[in-house]
Amino acid sequence: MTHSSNHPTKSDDINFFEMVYQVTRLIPFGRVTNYGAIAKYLGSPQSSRMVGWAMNTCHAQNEFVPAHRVVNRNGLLTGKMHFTGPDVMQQLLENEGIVVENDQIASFAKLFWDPSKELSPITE
DNA sequence: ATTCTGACAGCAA
DNA sequence: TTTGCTGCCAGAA
Repeated sequence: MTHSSNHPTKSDDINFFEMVYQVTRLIPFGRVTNYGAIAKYLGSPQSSRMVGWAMNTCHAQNEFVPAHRVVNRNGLLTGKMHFTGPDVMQQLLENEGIVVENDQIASFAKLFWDPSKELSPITE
């Protein structure tokens, strides 16, 4: 158990991705968070890239995952190219009253929603 | 099996 | 301020 996993079961992986989806679904309407914040909340502060991977396949989920509410640490819409269209992510955000300028969320600090502060310490 | 590439983030120059 | 390197680790080639 010293290595990343002696028996890397798929359930473990699915569990991590699943937890990412669950946290993402808890982001309030009109609010946003970033990849690192989700990773940190899940106990893997240096696995922000994995959160991105999870978002990459979130479309396969039965339950809707508001991936548009997840941006990078600077409030930049770094994942916009992975939506059905180049401006879909921005549209979805604007539909929630969020202002986007040059692929960046306006008043990001104010709209930022930190799961580590808003949620109880890992209740999955 | 091995290498490469990310929807990231932190830090050193 | 900007660029580059590194850690992270799951998939694709």
